[in-house]
Order: sequence, then structure tokens, then C-alpha cells
Amino acid sequence: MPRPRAFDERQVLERAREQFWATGYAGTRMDDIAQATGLGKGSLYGAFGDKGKLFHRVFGDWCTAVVEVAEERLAGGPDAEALARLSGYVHLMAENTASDTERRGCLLAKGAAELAQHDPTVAGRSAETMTALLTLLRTEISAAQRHGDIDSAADPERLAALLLTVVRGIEAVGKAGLDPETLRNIADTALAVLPMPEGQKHLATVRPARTDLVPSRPHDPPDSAS
Amino acid sequence: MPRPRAFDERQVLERAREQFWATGYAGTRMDDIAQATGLGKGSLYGAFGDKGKLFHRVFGDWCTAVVEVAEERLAGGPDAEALARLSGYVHLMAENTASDTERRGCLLAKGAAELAQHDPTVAGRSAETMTALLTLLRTEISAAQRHGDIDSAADPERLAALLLTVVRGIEAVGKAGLDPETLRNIADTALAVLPMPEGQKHLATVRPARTDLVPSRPHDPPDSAS
DNA sequence: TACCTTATGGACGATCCATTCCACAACTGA
DNA sequence: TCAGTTGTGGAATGGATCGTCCATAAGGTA
Repeated sequence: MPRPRAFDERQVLERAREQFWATGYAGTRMDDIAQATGLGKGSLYGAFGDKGKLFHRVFGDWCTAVVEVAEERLAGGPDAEALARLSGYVHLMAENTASDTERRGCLLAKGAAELAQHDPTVAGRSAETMTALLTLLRTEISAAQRHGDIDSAADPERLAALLLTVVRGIEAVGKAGLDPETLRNIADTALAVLPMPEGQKHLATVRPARTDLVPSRPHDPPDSAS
Repeated sequence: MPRPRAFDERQVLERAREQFWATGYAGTRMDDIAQATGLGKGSLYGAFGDKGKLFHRVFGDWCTAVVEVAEERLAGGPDAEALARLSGYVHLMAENTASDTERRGCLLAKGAAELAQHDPTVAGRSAETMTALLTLLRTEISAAQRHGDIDSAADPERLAALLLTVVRGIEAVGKAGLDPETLRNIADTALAVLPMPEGQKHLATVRPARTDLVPSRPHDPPDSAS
């Protein structure tokens, strides 16, 4: 019975994300978003509440996407390919940052840096996201250990935390200005130093020349949430 | 012949840093800084130009301090203690983040996240800082290799980049909400996976129980620039 | 078709903020 | 002591920004 909305909510959120991503929370004006989406202020406020609520919505969606990308890459599959999945994921994240020529970084990092200290919602959501990623990584490391690709004496929890740190760290040093080639090397190196089972040499890939440990490395994921 | 300044420039910069650190660039008002320093707007603008210039000054000083802390910890000393120096540095950085209960994070990361994309000065300064840290780490890794504490077949450049990424990554995941204990473990793990020379086992420290690889770990550095 | 409900979007109000301005203070050198 | 010069701090300015309001449009329903 009421008049239906003339806009696609998802599309509006996408445009809003683009704005927040480009200029941060404080740096984005509601007028910008109105302009970018073609919506009037009335519709915008009517549909999403206020600037804060709109950002929370965008930020939450982003976090969901980040975890989904990890799930696509990591969850499921035979133990025999667990190490390859881990490698693919880490390299994907490195590639995302490396190809981010505009240096927009990741909205998760950007939002957390700007707001986590004062906004419990953002703080909570980013923390959830970290633990979700940690769980995915730990599971995969355990799988690789079962298959004998990673030393089973190592603590999967710790290795997962290390890999997560490397992934998030690549984003950080990328935004800080390290060049793409270095970023890709970091991903290689991180995977190369993972402890191999006793008896196997694992050092080779840390040597200067080797960069071929890793299987094919996909570009431009559908939702390239870096 | 002119009237001398009644304020201490260093002290004013310190207070300004505190503000920018706490609330970011856009989130900090010049009135806040005036209030915090006790200066009037006229003095503030007369002495530092405008908000942007003031931030650049603060940001630059911070970057200098970050490198200085690394130099104090890393540069100089016998090769025999190079690995210990590396370990001390990485743990110090982890401790800084772990003890940052207010979750302010690091101004370098915060500033870069907020401004690097649009402000070439910030982008350039943060990039310089990264390469300076990289150089310090590489030098120290080479020293440890000479002494036989790290496999000399490994590329010091790559290991340095990995360690830098871990250090910056710890800051990032810390701000994102991982608990202090996990952060400390990450530092342990990163050091434990460094490739040992052939013949030596290096895996032990990745095992759950071990956390004692590292020498004493200082708290509260003079200029605790995390 | 007439009516009711919701959407729309631009104008508006109130607030906030960076920057400038200015009257006055403080110090130096003659 | 007396200019002359620079520092000081708060009031004023001008522009920007968030959120509200309201007259109107557009579906649905009877």
C-alpha cells in the first residue's frame, strides 16, 4: 500500500562504501553520498538513520565480505591441498594490496584506525572479524599438518596468528608505501618460513631466487575486499 | 629586540601530538590543541602555520622517533648479539601494542591510513620511514647470519621485510582487537620461525609451551613510539 | 477514481570549525 | 624611558556540514 522505494539499497550501500573507503568516515560528507547515489538527503536519512548508522552498515558488510573471501579460499577441500589454499589466500591478499595503486588500503583497517578507539560497534565488529579469520587459518593449518605439509609439532593457533598478522601487516606496509614487488615477496617469504616436518628442508624458498613455491595466484577477486 | 615566545615549542608539539594521536587529523580541532597547550589561536597559527603544517610537523617527529627507537635497539653491537637485538626489538614493539589499553594505535599507521592517499607529504614520510626500518632490520639480520644464528642462505632483504611486516601487522591486529597475550605470542612465533642454519633445529619455539627464546624484554621505553 | 501511506529531494536551521584580525602585552635596544 | 617589533589570546568571520522539515510525487487499495 505504500509507495515503494525507487532505489536499490545494495547499490546505494556500494556507492556509500566507495565514498567512505576513499575519504574515511570524518572526511566523507553526507552530501557526497547523496550526490554519488543520486538520492536526496531525506531518502538517505529515512532509509539508513544517520551517518554513523550508515557507516556501521557499510563497515559490517565489508567485514562480512572479508571473511567470505577467506572462506572461499580456505574452507573445505582435501587436506592435501590445505597448504596450497593457505598459499593462495596469502598471495591473494598480497596481490590485492599490491594492485591497490590508489593506496586506498582496506576499509577494515582504515575504519578501525579511525574509529575503533571511540566507537564500540566498530571495535567489536573488527575484533569479531579477526577471530573469524584466525579460526579459518587455524583450521587450514591443522589440515596441512595432518597431511604432513607443516610440522605437526608447531602450534596451529600460533601459526594462524602469525599468518593473520602478516596478511594485515602487508596491508599496513603497503599503505605506508612499500612497493608491490616487495609486498609479493613478503607473502612468499611468510609461506616459506612455515615450519616443515622434520627431515624436510624448507629453507630453499627463502633464498633470493626462488619465488615459485606457490601455485597460480588469482587476480581481481569478485569482491576484492583487500 | 622582539618579544620572545612564552611557550616551549617542544612541549606544544607534544600536546598537539597527543591530540592528533587520540582523535586523528580530521577529528582534532584547533581549539582542542589551543586548549590543551594553553596557547591562543594567534600564537598557534603564528608559530606553526596551519593545521596541516602542524600535523606534518608532529607526524614527521613521530616518524623520526620510530626510527630512533629502532636504531637504539638495533644498530651497533657485536654480531653475537644481533639475534638478541632483533628479538628485543620485535618484542618491544609487540609489548608497546599489547600495553596500549586505550587502543590508540600508532600515529604512523593512523596518519597513513587517514591521509596517505591524499597527502603526498604524509605518504612520502611514511614510505621513508619504512625503508629506514627495513635497512636497520636487514643490517641486523646480516649480522646474525655472520654469527651463524640465522641461515646464511636466506635472503636478508626478504627476512627484513617479513619482520617489518610482522611488527606493523601486530600493530594492525592489535588495533583490530586481538588480545595482548596473542600479540606477544605472535612476536615469539615470528622469531621462532626465522630459518636457523642447517643442522640446527629451530622448531622447538613454535611449540605451544615455549616462550622463553627471548632475553629480557624491556617495558615502557623512554619515547614509547609504538 | 479517490484516498491513504510512504518516498523523495531540496531548502533550511543550527552548529561547528579553520582561519583571520586586532587590541594589547612584553621585551629589546638606544 | 621610549619607541619599535613581535608574541598573545580571544572575538569575529566565513564557509561547510549534519540532520530536519515539508510540499509534492508515486504506488497501492477499495
